[in-house]
Formats: sequence, C-alpha cells, structure tokens
Amino acid sequence: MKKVTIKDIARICNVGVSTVSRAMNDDPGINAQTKERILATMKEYNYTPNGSARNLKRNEANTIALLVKGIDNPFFNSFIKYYEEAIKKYRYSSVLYAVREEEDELEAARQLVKDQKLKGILFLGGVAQPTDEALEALEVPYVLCTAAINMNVSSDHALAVSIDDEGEARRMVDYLIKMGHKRIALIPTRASDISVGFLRVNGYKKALEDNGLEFDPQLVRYLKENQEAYTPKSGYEAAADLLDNGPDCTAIFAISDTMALGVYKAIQERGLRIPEDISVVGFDGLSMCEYLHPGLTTIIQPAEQMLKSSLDLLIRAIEGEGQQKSIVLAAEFKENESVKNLNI
Amino acid sequence: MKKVTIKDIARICNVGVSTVSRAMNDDPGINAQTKERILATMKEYNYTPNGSARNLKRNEANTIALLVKGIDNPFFNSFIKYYEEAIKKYRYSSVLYAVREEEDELEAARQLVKDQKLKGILFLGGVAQPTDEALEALEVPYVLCTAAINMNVSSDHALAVSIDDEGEARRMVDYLIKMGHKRIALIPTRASDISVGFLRVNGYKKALEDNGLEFDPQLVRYLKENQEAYTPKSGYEAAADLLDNGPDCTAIFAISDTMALGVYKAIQERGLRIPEDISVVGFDGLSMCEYLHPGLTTIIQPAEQMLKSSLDLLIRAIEGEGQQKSIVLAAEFKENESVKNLNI
DNA sequence: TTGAAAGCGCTAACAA
DNA sequence: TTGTTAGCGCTTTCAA
Repeated sequence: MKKVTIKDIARICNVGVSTVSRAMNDDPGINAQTKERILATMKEYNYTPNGSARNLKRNEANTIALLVKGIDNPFFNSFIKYYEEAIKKYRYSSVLYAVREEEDELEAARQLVKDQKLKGILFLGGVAQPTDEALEALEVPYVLCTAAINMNVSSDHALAVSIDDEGEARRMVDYLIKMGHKRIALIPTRASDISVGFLRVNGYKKALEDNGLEFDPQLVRYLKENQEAYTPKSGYEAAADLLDNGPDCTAIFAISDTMALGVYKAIQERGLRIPEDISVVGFDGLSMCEYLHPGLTTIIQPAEQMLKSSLDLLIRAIEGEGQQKSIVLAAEFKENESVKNLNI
Repeated sequence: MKKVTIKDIARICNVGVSTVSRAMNDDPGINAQTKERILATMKEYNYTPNGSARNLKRNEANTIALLVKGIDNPFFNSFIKYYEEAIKKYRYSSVLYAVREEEDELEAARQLVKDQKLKGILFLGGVAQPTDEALEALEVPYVLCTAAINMNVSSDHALAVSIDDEGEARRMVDYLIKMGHKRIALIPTRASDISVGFLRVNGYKKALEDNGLEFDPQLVRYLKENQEAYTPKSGYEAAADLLDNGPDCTAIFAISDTMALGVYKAIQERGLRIPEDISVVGFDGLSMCEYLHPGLTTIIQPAEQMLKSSLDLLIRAIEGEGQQKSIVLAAEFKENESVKNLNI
C-alpha cells in the first residue's frame, strides 16, 4: 500500500495539483463542484496531506506547545485533559512538553520555538521569574496559565489567564476569621517564591489586616529550599513541624490542595481530629481532595474554563487579533467539612 | 535574522551541500578534518537542520508516541514524567497523546501512525480488548505498558511491559488472609473489564482458593457500566454500597489506590476506623496515598523501571533488534498501617 | 573523499 | 477557474 500523494489525486480527478491543493485548503478561487469531486476522491483514496511537505513549503509548522512545569502535580492533570480536547477545534497541532522542576522553562521554550517553529506557547505552572527580556526572546505569543503575571512584565507578547490568587486567598482567610479563627497558620511554598505562592501569602496577610489581626511569622511555615513545592510530602513536613514546634493555632491554610493532603496526615497521625481540634483549608480544587475525610474546604480553580480561555487568547494573538492581554476568572469557593465554626 | 540553511553552511565552508549533510549525519565517507570544520561552522552560525525537509526527504519522522488513556489518572503522572526524561536519551522525538475514556485508542493510534508516520507507539493504560487484527493494523511496533497482554493476542509486533497483576493481587489477598481476614471484600473495575482489572480479580479468587476460603460474589462490588474506573468517586460509591447493603467484611481490597482513596472516605464517613474496624488495601503505589492516614498498604508498580523497559523494548523493536516480547517486572509490596492483624 | 543534481509532497506565483 | 512550474531544505544517488 503506497502512500497516496497530491499528484495521485490530481491524476485521478483529471485536474492539476494546484486545484487539489486549493480544494483542501479552502481556497476561494475554486469551482464548488470540482472541489466537491476532489474532496470525495481524497476521502475515497484515504488521502492525507504530508505534513512535512506542507511545513517545509510554508516554512512553518502550525504548532503550539503546552509546556508544563511539574507534570507530576496532579492539579495539572485536568488541564492537560481539557487541552487535548480543546486543541482539536483549532487547526493547530500541538505538542506537550514537560519541564522538570530544576529546568529553566523559558530556556526550554526558546529552544522549542526555534527547533519546532512553534507559533505559540501555553505555559502551565512555573515561570517563576519571567523577565521582559527572557519572555521577549521567545518571539512568539505565549500565555501564562495559572501563573501569576508579574508586575515587572510588560511585554506585548505576554498574555495571562489566572484566577485572582491574592483575592481568593484573602477570601479564604476571611472566611476562617468569620468562622471565629484567630490563630491561622499558613503553609506556603518557599519564601523565595514570587509567583502564585507569593500572591496567596499576600492574600493571607491582607485578610488578617482587614480584620485587625496581627501577622505572626511563627505561624507561617515556608518550605525549605530543598523541599519540593506543591507536594503532599512538603505539606506533611511543614505541618508536622508546625504542630510539634510551632505556636498553637486553630486552623491551617495550606496553599495548595496537594499540600493539604499532607497536612491532614500530620494532624491525624497525632491523634487530632479535623475539624474538631484543628481546621484545614486548601487551594486549587483538586478533585481528589473531595474524597478526603472530612471533605476539604478549598478554592476551586475553573480548570476547563481557564484552559479554554488560554487557548483562545493564544490563538487570537497568533492570528493577530489580540486585543485582550489577560483574563482573570472567577474561582469557586467550596465550603466543606474541614472547618469548624468556633462561633457556636 | 534569517534562518540559516544547509546551503549557507556549504557556501561558508566552501564545500557542497552533500558534504555538509554527510558531516551532520555521521556519514562514514567523509574526511575527518572537513567534518570538524563543518561542524564548527554549524555551531558558530547556530545552524539546526530543518526537520520538515528532513522528514520529507526521508519520508519518515523519527517519532514515537506515548498514548495515554485516562490522562487524569494520577497514577500515570509519574510515568509521563519518566517518559519525558527517558526519551531524551534516544534520537527519537516524541509526542504525547491523550485518549479520552470513551475513545478507541487503537483507532486513534492507527490514525496517528498514518498522519505522523510514527515509528512506534507506547500505550499507557487502556487497550482493553486488543485483537490481533486491530493491533496488526498499526503496522508499527508498540508496547503495552501496565496493560495486561491478552491471551488472544499473538501478533509479532505486540510487546508488553507490566507487573504480574494476578500474582501480585494474589499476594496481597494472601497477606490479608495471613493477617487473619476471612471476609475480604473486593472493589474491582467493571465486570466487563478483561484487562488488568480482570487479572487482579483472578488473583483475588486464587488467593481465596489457595487458602480454602469460599468465594462470595456478594463481597465483590463491580462498578456499574456508567461509573468511571480508577477514580476515587467510584471507589467511594462502591464502598458505600458495600458498607450499607453488603455482608459484613473485615477488609476491603480496592483494585487501585485511586479507588482506595474513596474507600477511605466511605469508611471514615460512617464513623468507622481504619484499620481497627475495617482494613483497606490498594494497588498501584500512588505516591499520594502514602499520605493518607493511616498509610495505605499497597502494591507499588515500579513506574520508572517500567517506563524505561518499555521504551527500550520499543526502540529495539523499531530498529529491528527485537528479541524480547515482554517484560514482567517485580512490584514492591508496601506494608503500611491500613491493615489490622486479627491474629493478635 | 567530494560535488552536482534529482527529487521528496506540497504551496503559490504566474499564465492561460 | 484552472494548470504549469519553481522552489522550500534536505538526503542520496551517481560521477568525478
């Protein structure tokens, strides 16, 4: 079974190759009937255009990449799923690229753009310290999804889709305070994190301030530089340290659901009960955490919507219709059983 | 900045394009010094060959695909991570492709092979009912990783890497029995599952038989056809049904860790304690489940090793050095706190 | 050991 | 509205 080419189709249909090319590329200047006939023949002979030849000619691959930093973070799973679904609607092909924790995702992106002639990049997670220069060097539009877009970035290419991390964190802590909690511990990422982690910490501080509570550094358990962010392990270790050596608290705000999972264990392992002895809240909306016991109170990021918006934004930008620079989506506050109302 | 091509390099080096081609393709018939010189120039000018042109000419893309069915199953995360790392060692590029639950992964694979001229495919999960014809139609080597290779498959192309699902399940149930459990419930996938799920059920049955215990269908809670396999939700629902309507049991064997998570909740929600009131064991070794409380006793699949072996097997097959057909790796039995010893 | 030249399958400019 | 044709950047004969 030899591969059927554009020439074969042309010969069979008794037309020139360019006519066939026009037929499959929706070129306006072509007779509707001829087009019909050609398309039918293509289908009959099971013809698919050779991508390499196309790209070679067009000197471009209509490809965008999803660049995930921390692919083993289950939070990204649903995004990836939606990505694969959503991309099919567009006439772009795509590659998924996983960047390791210690890798520089911007360098990796630059390499990819060059090697694969990418049209755009969708960053998921990561992008800790994106400087204008580094991002500009990409030379293609990109969208930072779930990542906080930094104040020091003003690049024209820079697009972002996220929730209001600071505001949502603030809302969460405010909720805890309204529930009567005054000693609220925080388990963030590393102190050096200036991305989403930073914003959520800010939200925590603001909520305290809003309510006239003092910020107590002792209640904040930053990860050590050698601990991996957003893992149950780190959450566990931080909570264990807090419970064993820290000041008393009535609630723990883990900055991600993955970490909240570890917090649960640290608490339960010590014979304490959630929420009777200590309340726990998370952030992100990992579906799995609904199945913790008790169900975790958290902020649910609208993964599907975020992904769709990101893709939309990216493709508009690629096609030069970009007007919007960033989209902030509403998150869902999910009240669950992990918080005790101290007012009662 | 115009893209530098092979012609540019040729001109700069004062050689023909074919010589440049030889230099970069490690062609034997070339003077070592010329080669050196050319390679140096390529580096200096930051030349990278145009993949499209290469593929067009060679009429092939040196690409393999990782085809994941159920990308939102966190169990596959670590595999994907290792895949991305491992593939870099080979001179193959790769694509990751996520197949939805309801999609036919073999059809998707066939399409991919055709469209992208794939050299091989690595299936992760899925491949429920692979018939010889369907697999043969792929026309390229493929490896089924973590999927049970079925008895009715004898294709020459068929390669598989897995653990001994039946044996390991048997070991797990045998362990429970040794711990004094006699009424052991099972939460498998759907009754129609003839893949790994089936094998694990078999292992369960054999262990009972080995120990002279009778198989009680009432203790087995198959998922309904509309429930998604390997999710906490399904595990929760099955366990809830079992606890509310089923016969008494002292232990529950969830066929995957993801489902065990839901089982935990169903139990704890009812005010029962693990393992005091009821023991739970899982299967797969989801890292996250170590952070459940109490820690889950499970069978850990050696993800990294499995992935490496799969890739190795696949690439050998592609390059025609295939001798091995399948590899069965040892799993690790992880004893943890979720099982009560009834003998004491 | 090298270079010239013929395409790989496709698109697009040009001519008809 | 259609066909002819010149490449895109590369690999690979073939001849030197």
